[in-house]
Amino acid sequence: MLKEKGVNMAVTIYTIAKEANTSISTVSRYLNNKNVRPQTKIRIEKAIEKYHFQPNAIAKGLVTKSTKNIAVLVVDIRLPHYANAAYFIDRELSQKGYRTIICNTSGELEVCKKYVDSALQINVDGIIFVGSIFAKLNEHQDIIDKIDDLPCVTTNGRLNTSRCYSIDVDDQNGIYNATKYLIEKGRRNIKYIQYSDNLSASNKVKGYTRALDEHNLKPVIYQTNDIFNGGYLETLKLIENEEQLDAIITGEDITSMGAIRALLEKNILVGKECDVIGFNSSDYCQLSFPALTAVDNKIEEASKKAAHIMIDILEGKDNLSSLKLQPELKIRESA
Amino acid sequence: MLKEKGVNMAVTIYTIAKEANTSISTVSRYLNNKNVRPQTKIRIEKAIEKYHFQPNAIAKGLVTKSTKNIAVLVVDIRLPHYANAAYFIDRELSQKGYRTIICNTSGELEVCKKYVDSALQINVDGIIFVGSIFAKLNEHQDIIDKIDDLPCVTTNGRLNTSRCYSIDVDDQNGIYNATKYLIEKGRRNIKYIQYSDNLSASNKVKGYTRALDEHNLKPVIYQTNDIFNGGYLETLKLIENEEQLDAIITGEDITSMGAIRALLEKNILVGKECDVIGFNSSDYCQLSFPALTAVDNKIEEASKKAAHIMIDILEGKDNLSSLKLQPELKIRESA
DNA sequence: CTGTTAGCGCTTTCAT
DNA sequence: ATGAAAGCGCTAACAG
Repeated sequence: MLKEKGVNMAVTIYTIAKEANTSISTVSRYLNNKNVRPQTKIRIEKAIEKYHFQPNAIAKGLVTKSTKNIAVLVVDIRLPHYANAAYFIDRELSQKGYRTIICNTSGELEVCKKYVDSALQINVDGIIFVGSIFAKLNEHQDIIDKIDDLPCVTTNGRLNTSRCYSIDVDDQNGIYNATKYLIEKGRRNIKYIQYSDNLSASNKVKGYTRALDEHNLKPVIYQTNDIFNGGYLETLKLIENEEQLDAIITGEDITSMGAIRALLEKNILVGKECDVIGFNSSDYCQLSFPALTAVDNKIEEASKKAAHIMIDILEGKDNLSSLKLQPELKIRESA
Repeated sequence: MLKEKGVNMAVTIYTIAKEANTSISTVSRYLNNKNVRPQTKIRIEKAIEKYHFQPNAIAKGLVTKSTKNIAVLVVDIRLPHYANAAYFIDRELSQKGYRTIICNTSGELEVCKKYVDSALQINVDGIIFVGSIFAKLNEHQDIIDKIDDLPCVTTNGRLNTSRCYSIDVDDQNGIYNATKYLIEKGRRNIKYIQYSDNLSASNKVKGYTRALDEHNLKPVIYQTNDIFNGGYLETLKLIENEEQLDAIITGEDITSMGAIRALLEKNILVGKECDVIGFNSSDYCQLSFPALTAVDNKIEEASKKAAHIMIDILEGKDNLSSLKLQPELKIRESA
């Protein structure tokens, strides 16, 4: 800040132009790596140095219509899945000079609306929606209209807008293969604990029931809406209610960790008397004992791809297309 | 967007003014809740409705110098501590109409610099630094100069700038009390696993050694830089190296979870033969078996307070002051 | 290669 | 209560 007449004066390209004895356009050109004569370049650099000049991205955004800001909508950054997604997306974006604005929506419609409006008001260049829950925005035409011509990328749930691409992970197949693995191992009483009831959650259930159906086994599904305690509590119920139980599959690692805790508490040997398979294959899998076998749904890869597609859209690349990734069962000790 | 001559035309206050048959100043006044005659108010509202008008916050920011954006610098959003902090800060800020821009710095100086510059360029209203690691920015006068007159709030590490406030949690005392608890329980061979080497980490170590010193016990510290596997690996070493071992304290819940895993693997009864105490008291504590006893360092409270102080600074409140919170030992099953 | 000028969409005097 | 006009800091023709 310059002090002039006792007031803080912002350092702008005018300040630099004056000091470097040139015009603001030349300074602007220098800032945007366009051709500037070496001599003037040096003078400009000195001036910038002297005043600690930072170009004002707001003003730039106003004229270029690009703020280099990308909004990332997640349900809850506290959950490892979203935290990881946000991390990898941010890393890719910031490497390419974009900024990430993370929005915690709690999955609630009103909050989503608020953040979409907010994103629009600050002219984000695009929005990345992480999680199948955002597919329900399709039912709200007012929102869809608003973002119709905005570059959007979704993971696990496409939006009906003109410029939306999606990175999908085949959740159903992931759970299907995990279930088949258990069946082939000889398990016959495989129960499922479902958390939440979004698109992704129900796809997982489908994979589970499909595998059981193929072997004429009966699906048993317990539900919870408590991400941290649900696995534990439902497993306790399961142990109490079900006469037969030799495996538990869940839609999240965390739920599985709770399940393991409940089994151990009841002196049931995990991985021997009862198998447990989680979903995500997060870093926490190796912290549980026994280590959690889990479906790896490729969060890192999916998140990076989501970021890359967004960048490609913004850089005007064509030949873009949505993508479907296949999960992979990571076998550890619990199954 | 309006279509005019085949080009997308932005809907601006001009569009609204024309439609409502008034001037842009009046529209602007309406937008900022200033006095407008009821009749014109209605016409403006209809126009806004008709065109789905969203005021451009970028343009507003250019003139008001306030973007309502707050940058939040963390080390790594994937770690529960930072994820929680970011979550609670964001919730408080967004309730008050601010936006949160989360920046993952990996704790590296160059990345910090980059994000600080970026924050300055987009005219954030303030920066919140989460984690003691940012205290090392004090050694870099160029950075301090840049943000000297920008509202800043830090958690666990003050910056030497004119408008910086800090929310500190007494890490040292937290670990001190945990250690004392173990000593009073009769433990005599209490080891410590330290992760990372920032201010906060060394404060914790101080608390540990202080408590042991008071009882003439010998401190034994193992170090790791691997947040997810460190606890496990160092505990294995501990078991191998130390003839005596009846308790382990760590600076993070995650490290403790790894320690528990290692102990169980070696058939050591956790909570009986060997106690374990973690730090954070995160949701994961109740997922481990036995449930992890841990120092609750009040992340939620600290984060909320950090956000509130930031808001208070921005709203021009005075009588602001930094704050020190006391942690609290949450006893569960592992100690 | 460089300077002049006209906006970007908004707020804010200053008149009326 | 309202309108006209200036200006926030920058980019992008345009002319040289």
